[in-house]
Amino acid sequence: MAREISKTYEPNEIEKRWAQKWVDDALFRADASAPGPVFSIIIPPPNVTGSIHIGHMLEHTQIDTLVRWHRMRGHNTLWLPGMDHAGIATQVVVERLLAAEGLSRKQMGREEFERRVWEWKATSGGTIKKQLIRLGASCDWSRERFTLDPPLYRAVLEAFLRLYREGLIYRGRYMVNWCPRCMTALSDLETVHQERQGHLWFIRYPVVGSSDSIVVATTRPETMLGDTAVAVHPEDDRYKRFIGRKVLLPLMEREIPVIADAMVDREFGTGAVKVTPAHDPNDFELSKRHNLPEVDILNDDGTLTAAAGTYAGLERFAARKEVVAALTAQGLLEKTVNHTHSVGVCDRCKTVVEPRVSTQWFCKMQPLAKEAIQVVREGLIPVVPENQRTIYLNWMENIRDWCISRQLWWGHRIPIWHCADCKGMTPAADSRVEIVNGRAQAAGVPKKCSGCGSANIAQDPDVLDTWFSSGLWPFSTLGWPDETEDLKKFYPTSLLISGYDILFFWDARMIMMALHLMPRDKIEERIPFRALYLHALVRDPEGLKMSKTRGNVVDPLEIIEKHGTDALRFALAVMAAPGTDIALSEERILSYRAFANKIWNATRFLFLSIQKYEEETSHPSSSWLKPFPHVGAGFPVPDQPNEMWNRLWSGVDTEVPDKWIVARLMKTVREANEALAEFRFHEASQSIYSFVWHDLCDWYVEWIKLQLSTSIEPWEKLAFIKRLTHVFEETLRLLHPFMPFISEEIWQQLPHTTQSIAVAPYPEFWQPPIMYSWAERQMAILQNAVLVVRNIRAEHKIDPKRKLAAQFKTSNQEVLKLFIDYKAWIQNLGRLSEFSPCPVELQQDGGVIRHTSQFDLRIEFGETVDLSAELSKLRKDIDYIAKDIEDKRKKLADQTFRSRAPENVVKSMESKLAERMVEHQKLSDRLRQLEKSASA
RNA sequence: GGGCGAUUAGCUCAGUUGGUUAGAGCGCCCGCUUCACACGCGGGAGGUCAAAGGUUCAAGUCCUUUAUCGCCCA
Repeated sequence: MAREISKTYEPNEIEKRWAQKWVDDALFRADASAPGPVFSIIIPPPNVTGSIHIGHMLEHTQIDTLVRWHRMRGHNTLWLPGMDHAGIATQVVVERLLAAEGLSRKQMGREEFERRVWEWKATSGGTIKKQLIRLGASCDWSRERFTLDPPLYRAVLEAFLRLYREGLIYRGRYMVNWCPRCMTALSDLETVHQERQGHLWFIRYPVVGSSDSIVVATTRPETMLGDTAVAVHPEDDRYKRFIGRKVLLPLMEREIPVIADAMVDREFGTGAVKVTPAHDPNDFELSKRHNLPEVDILNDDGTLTAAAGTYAGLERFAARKEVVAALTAQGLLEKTVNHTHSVGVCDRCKTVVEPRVSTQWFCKMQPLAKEAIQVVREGLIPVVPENQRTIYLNWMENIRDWCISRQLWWGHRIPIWHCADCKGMTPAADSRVEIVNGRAQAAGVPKKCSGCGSANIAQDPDVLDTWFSSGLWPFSTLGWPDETEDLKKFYPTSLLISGYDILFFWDARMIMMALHLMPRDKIEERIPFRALYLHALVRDPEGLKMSKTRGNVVDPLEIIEKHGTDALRFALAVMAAPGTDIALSEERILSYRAFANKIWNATRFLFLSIQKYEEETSHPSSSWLKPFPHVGAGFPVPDQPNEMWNRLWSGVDTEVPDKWIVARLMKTVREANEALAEFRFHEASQSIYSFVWHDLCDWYVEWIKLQLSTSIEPWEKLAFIKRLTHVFEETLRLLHPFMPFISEEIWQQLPHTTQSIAVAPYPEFWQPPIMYSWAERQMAILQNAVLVVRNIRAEHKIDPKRKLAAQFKTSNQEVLKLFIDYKAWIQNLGRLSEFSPCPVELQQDGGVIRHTSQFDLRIEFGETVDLSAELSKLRKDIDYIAKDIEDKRKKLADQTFRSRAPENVVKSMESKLAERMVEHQKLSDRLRQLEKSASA
């Protein structure tokens, strides 16, 4: 078997090749008829507005890591991909494109406009799919869905009609947030509040029939044109005498009443407020209580209506200037002060929204919230990290009705027909969908008004909030309202991974919709997902939010081109501690590219060794390098390694480092599996990182190197090569969910049985026999000896090329045996010419001595050492140990500690103290000895 | 105003149920072209865990207060 591996790691070509091959081989297709445990997850559908950003990258990395992990563990795994039509966002993008051509949607008409949006969708949707494939996202592309696909359109109609018939969806004239740029109503969630520096204008309203006046304060002076009252607090002595009288509204010359309402905040401004029922939520409430008229002064586009008198047609902010100027001219502007206040802006385009009374469709939320609270409170849907659970419950308990209609052309059109004669509403007959001009629309079109029978009916022009269809995504994608095989098999989905920023927008609404709409008896079968994991947000290296205006946006595709998907994925995984945002820097990504490079080069060593052996023996590796038994899951009986494993790892020639690496690998396997089960990506990845680099490469490969160079018999070498190959194979499978590409690339060149590493079994923990734990302790002693030698060499700046002799002394028989058995290895790693036991006390002269609790070690210099440096180091160590001994003694002398602390804590402290005292004794003896020779 | 959180090494962050000498990556210092890897090897320095108080035999970890900084909702 020829193994080609280039000298340096170049991820680009490897990754592109495998990404495509995985798709071509349809490796990730789920089978609804397959038996066994199921793991299913839906993608949080990316918007068709653009391309994948770093937030998607994090999300898809985490999903893909879990999906690959479950798939490798033999679960029937489905990751269902798809995209979201993103109503406002997409319409904004396409309108911008049209504007560049000098066109507007109004000019071209609804049908033509929709055609253009579909064109756009085809291009950008294709880009996103390509990018997802490039990321290695192991989705089942045969089940790809789009929110405007006919089956999903039908699900939206079904959901709407059911909620409408149940009275949970209603239409009415209420205060909504209006974006004058997007020219649509928004939900509360789509309106974000920003602190802004503004002004507070104090305006004088003359009291009719007197020389008195009332001064009101406002942040939006132009709204005075729509005032229909002035309100004061009933207990406010400053204004009591005006209640029931009238004031003359300046500029409009309209007489409006002074009313009393306890809602008025006496502390704000002057304590008297203007009342604009059509343009302020509080005033709207007030007007209902006092039967005040509404004067609507705003058009859809933010210009003023005819009701604004001479200001009609002006844009709202221009009108503000004019109004202020006119009031100033008339001497009615009392004063202007700077005022910081919270301004609602459109989440999408950041235009200041206007509160406005408007006829819209709403969804009643409280009845739906009831069970949505229950499933989270009772833990049917565990929320990770847990603090988000509180945030969810807090929001859900204070939920308000949801404005679901949008004055857009891109989306699911509301299936209600309005009668021009009786104003009655007739819903579509049913949720059937027909395809007209390649696009889905309601098929159950009513012929006449259900109220008066008139044929003069027309469909509601509005479309639904995009999140309405997103709320159905976990079941609409699986075929609901039909009881399909997919729905039966894969619903409820196993898990939802989303950003915490869309907890209310999406996650909460899916829970509400699913609980209400899914036709299952048990509540635990109706939930949309069995767990909710909220990932963090990716920020720039300074921890700032990435935004185009700030110019600190990281393009994941650019990083991938430079450093590879694997490096980026690993960086994101390592940094993804639940609940903490990620400050991503290129530096950080580089260090995981270095990790990939390390794996690559360790592999080179393995491949070169195999090749060398083939050349020496003229035996092609295909004849002796066969697939290995899988540790753990692969064993026929869980704790019974099979024959082949026994030959490899339990034979007489199995040495301490061999057993040790198996024990270390198994610990890592356990840590990775346990961490992944609880979404602790950072722990799993760090654990693997540390094993690969600091156990496998730093020590085990070095051990094998020595064995290969000193073994004489080919069969000896063969055993070591096989062992190393086995560890690599197991490690690559362990790594695969985190670094899918490099692991596949290398694994394919090792003996294997499955078509791809992606469908090979994931390593499972298996408790090695007790000798392996002993090997861990023994290895620690050997490593310590090497570390002591290296430390002395470095501290005394000894030329690395220079070989030195060393002696050791120990009273511990196990240590003595180990040092004799592994003499060659310690010499090799410590660059020693000799490492031998010394029967008498180690000689200070001409060398340096170090003490540990298990052995003393001396390195021969043959020349004078820097005594003062040695002395100060010794004193420092002694001080430290003395303090530790004192602490422990005090502790152990404390009777309350002895009686209340668990036995094992007391015991371990006692043995540690004993060890410390030995060390202290040795160091003190040596200090005296050194001081003597220093003064001599 | 209501809610959630953060404060640990120069930087970015880990630290599960309280229990040996609090860890990692990067950065820093010293030495190395050692036959897989300079995207590397070897060694090292660096922390009164924001402050105060409390619970406990024992606190980075639990409780209270304070300070500073975030985020969400209204």
